[in-house]
Amino acid sequence: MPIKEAEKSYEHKKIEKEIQDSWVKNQVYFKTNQLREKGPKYSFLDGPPYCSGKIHLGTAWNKVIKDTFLRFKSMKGFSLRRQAGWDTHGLPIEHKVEQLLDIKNKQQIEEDIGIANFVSKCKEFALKNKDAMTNQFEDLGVWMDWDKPYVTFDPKYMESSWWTLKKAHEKGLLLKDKRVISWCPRCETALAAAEIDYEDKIDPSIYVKFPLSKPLLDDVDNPDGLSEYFLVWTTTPWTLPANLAICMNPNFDYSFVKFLNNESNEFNDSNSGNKNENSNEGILILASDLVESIFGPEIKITKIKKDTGEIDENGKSIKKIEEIKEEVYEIIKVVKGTDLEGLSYEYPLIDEIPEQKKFKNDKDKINVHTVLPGDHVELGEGTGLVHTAPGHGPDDFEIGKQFNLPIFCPVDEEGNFNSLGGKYSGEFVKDANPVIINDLKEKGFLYIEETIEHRYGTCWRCKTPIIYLATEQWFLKITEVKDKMLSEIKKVEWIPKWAGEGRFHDWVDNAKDWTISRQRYWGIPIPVWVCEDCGNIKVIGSVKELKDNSINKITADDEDLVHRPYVDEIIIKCDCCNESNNLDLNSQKPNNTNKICNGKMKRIPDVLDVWIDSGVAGWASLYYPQESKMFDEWFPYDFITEGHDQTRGWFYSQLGTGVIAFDQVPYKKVLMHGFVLDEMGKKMSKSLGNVVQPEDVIEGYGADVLRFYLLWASKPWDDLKFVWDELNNIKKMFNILWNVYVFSTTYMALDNFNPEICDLNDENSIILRDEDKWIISKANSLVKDVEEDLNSAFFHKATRKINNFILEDLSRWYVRLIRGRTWVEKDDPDKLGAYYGLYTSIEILIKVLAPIAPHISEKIYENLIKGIKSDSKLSIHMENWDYDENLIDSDLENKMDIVRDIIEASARARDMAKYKLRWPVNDITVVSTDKSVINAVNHLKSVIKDQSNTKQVLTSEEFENIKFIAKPNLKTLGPRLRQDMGIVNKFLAENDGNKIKLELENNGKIVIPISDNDINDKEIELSVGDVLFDNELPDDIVSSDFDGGNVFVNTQITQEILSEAMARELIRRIQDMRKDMDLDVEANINVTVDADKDFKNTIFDKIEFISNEVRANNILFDELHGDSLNYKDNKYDDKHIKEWKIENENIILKIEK
RNA sequence: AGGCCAGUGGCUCAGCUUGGUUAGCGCGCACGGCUGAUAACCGUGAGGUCCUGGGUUCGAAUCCCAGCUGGCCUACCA
Repeated sequence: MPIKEAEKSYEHKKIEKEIQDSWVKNQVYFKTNQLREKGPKYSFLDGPPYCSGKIHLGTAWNKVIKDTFLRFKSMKGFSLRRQAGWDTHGLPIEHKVEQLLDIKNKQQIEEDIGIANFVSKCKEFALKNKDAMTNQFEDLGVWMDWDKPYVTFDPKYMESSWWTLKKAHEKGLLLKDKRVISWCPRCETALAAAEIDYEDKIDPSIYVKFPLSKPLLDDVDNPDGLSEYFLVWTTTPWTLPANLAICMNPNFDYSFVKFLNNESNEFNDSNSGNKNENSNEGILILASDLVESIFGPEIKITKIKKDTGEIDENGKSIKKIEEIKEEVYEIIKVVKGTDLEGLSYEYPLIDEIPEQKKFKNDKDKINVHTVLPGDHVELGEGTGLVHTAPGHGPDDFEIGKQFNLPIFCPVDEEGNFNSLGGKYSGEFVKDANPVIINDLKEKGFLYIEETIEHRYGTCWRCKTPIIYLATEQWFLKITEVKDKMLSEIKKVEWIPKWAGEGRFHDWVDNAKDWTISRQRYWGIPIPVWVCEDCGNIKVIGSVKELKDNSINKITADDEDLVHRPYVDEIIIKCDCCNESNNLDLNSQKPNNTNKICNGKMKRIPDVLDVWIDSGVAGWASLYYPQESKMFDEWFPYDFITEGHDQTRGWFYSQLGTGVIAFDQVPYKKVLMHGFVLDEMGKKMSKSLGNVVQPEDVIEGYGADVLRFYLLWASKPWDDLKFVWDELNNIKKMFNILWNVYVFSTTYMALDNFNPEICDLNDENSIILRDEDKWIISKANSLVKDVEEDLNSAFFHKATRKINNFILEDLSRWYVRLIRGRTWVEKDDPDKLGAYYGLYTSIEILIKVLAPIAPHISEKIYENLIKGIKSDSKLSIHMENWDYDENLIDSDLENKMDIVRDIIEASARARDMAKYKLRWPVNDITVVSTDKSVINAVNHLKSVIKDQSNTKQVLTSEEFENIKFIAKPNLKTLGPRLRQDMGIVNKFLAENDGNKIKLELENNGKIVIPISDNDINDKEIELSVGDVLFDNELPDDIVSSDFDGGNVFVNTQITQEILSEAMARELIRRIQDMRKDMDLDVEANINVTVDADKDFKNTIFDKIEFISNEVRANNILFDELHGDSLNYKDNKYDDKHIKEWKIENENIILKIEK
């Protein structure tokens, strides 16, 4: 099939649809993979997007990076694994389904809807979303295994995560423990650190007075016997019912503060709040460094305007300002933190919380209601005395364990006080805040009440503020494998480097044990069965193992069986004593007998944190260990890439589970990419309403433009500001590429061009000019450079280079250089050379572009290459990525750069002289002392001649025709010569500047004799710096400089030049009319010219040239003047006959087909 | 509070790894040109304290330190 003439305009929608359809129809993706099957393996793992239902620009960017990189690797000959993945479990979908079914809490799920029903709805929802998102990714032209992705609810996938947990158990890294964890009271489940979002919230901020049980001050310090209080700050009053201690930092100083004057004792203005009336009675103890920030300066200065009794000239009384200094409070005593250790206090809510009385009287719990040391106490906020409730804070919990405090947590899973909550039983914790505050106030223990705006953790899905609760949860002991994790990070190649060395390292370094249990439904059930009798536990590692161990008859199919509620029903017989490796270190009832207990084992009801789901993707997607062939081939992965939010997410979860399961990190190279922000640099979010949908961009600009833009707009690891306007630039670039393609096919189709009929060794067949060799060299250089960039994931550099090649090298330069050659009719070897250069460079270009813009490159390939070249492939994406080092001629590339500069300089010079480019000039002279410039000019002289429209190109080290005019440098001479300046002025003006310059250059000075009759003869000596030179060119010479020299253009008009100029003026107008008449490029015409005799004579010997250029059969000169109007009215419209003005000449042209 | 990243004409961004031309591209703006790639294209021009302040150096947009602003992440915000 020959090359067809391309459609005139670039219609992205039509093209992309057509190409995507043809990929499907011809199974191009499958065949491309098949083609590379034997190649070296390059393994990639897709970070599974969550099945939220819609992709956003960030997910689009993520997949575009992956797709581009993988298409490139495929063209490089690698055999790839590019399975798509889907994260399907977890709370976000449960929430959506809850909304759909109008469910408010867990009770409704379990009792009204039923777990089975709920779970199946979740699955249905996930599937629906997955399909919708798949379509969106396909619209972007992303090539992945969409028809066989890994899906986290697939039983074969899930059992890999079971196996991983079993592995953790075997290594002693799985444990159940009572700890304080983040809890969402709405979802009624534990949350991992990665599931907490931080938002600004307003909360109460109260200072509470805890009275000392025994006074510390003696009569001297405290003669009035005022009560002493520890001043404690909290923003969570609801945790006060669980208060069991106060923590201080042993390294701090603590002050005893006594207020001197009740009236003036006001809170620091910036902190002013609602002060309790009783608040100042007594002595407050707090960290010394915080006294001033809370109470303000010790001495208060009040300025008062006082009447002096005198009256000023306006009759107004004169006032003066008086300062009243008042001592507000007094620091009676300062002690070390350690001095406070062990002091006991009276718990303020002792009457409200009966349980607290029991703790107080418990002889084993001697530390209850005392001051304890804690390094976590800081001076940033608060009072340096920290309210400690071991049931409600991770730090408090640690202190509680260390000092044997009860882990008291009177709050249930819904966030309500339970029966142990005494007076507050049944109350939701946040609602109890004002009640508790009021109780404190009434009892005189509230010092101050105000509010504070601070960042507070919320549930990542429902945004409910989290609370800390002490609950029994399952953990992976990350703290035990942390060192290994840290050393594994170092083995990974991170792009950028700081992603691994800084950010990720720090996150892992601070990691705590991983809470993996969730009290929910739609997730991977934790495969732990516990014996009801002996407490022994068993971790099931596969479906088969489950079936083998089950004493139930199993009717559910695997998909249902592995999910709740079906798996909950499976009962396993306890065989604790047969398998010693199943001994549970955490078991409440250690099993030390030898008999088999035969008890019933039931599954714990929890499901897994979804981060485990995706964390195990590396082997679960390969169905390891149930299958091992793929695993052996592909694991670990050569490359993954995700956004920087995945530092705490997927990068971490894979590392953790990888180290637990295999003692290694499952990936070798990571590109951490940025986020897509809006035009203002703000994160896109639904609440801000600034979200841009990828489909809208595709609609307006096309997938290729979007892809190119995303890779071009910023460095991959920086955040990307999405600016609509910038898409236009990319669109323009694609348009220009398309125009070049259209231009090429117009002529190639006309001439039935085929590059394979050209014999490059036969000059009768084809002649490659320097510019042809140049563009081919440039194209090969492009491949080489872009390859380097893509290998390093420098997509922004790759796209810039491609952009530059298309616009600068190909469109603005090469096409311009060859344009004249394409207009030749016969089978000219020189024309074929231009075709060849154009064809080859486009062929190379679209291959480079293919991974980034797979549609347009395929479209061009289909017409230009496929079926034309004998070694062409079914698709451009099956082509090999390569370049020919032998065709790269960097010397030629450099020369062309110089020549291009020169041509642009000459165009500039003509422009300044208003001398049209269309008019030829006799000569231009390139002046330079740089040999490489002269070489370049000599080498590419024909290019300059052609583009500068000149008869000759001369070179010189100096321009002979230049006339220099010498001027005095007033700056240096003025002060020196004073009245003698006139003499110098005169001398320089009267003498030949060129001679002066020469003399200065040769001798370094000139001497001006002064003949003065009165005084002795003297001389004035001028050195190089004293004389400045202006250039003066002859009238018809114009010049402009370029990097490396000057260009002088001779604009003298000779008869020959005029003749040619006029011919070209005529040609331009005839062409204009051809176009206006919408004539075919090939159509021949008859031209009649009406002009006066002079004009006719001027162009007479150019008739043949003109005819050639405009495809005229003949050109007649005729008198049309008299009846031109008749022509217009009768036979011809104004397209066929037109009056023109060329210079001062009126000319009428008639064109006939 | 800590960590990381960024700050370059009106706007989006390169350049920084490896210090060395007159700091560059594109958009926009102004002026001009071209007219068989043409709902395009080309040229010229104006426009910059390279966030601020120190330091290293012969020389800093680039390296170091401190600060400011913005973004993200993290935290035991009691």
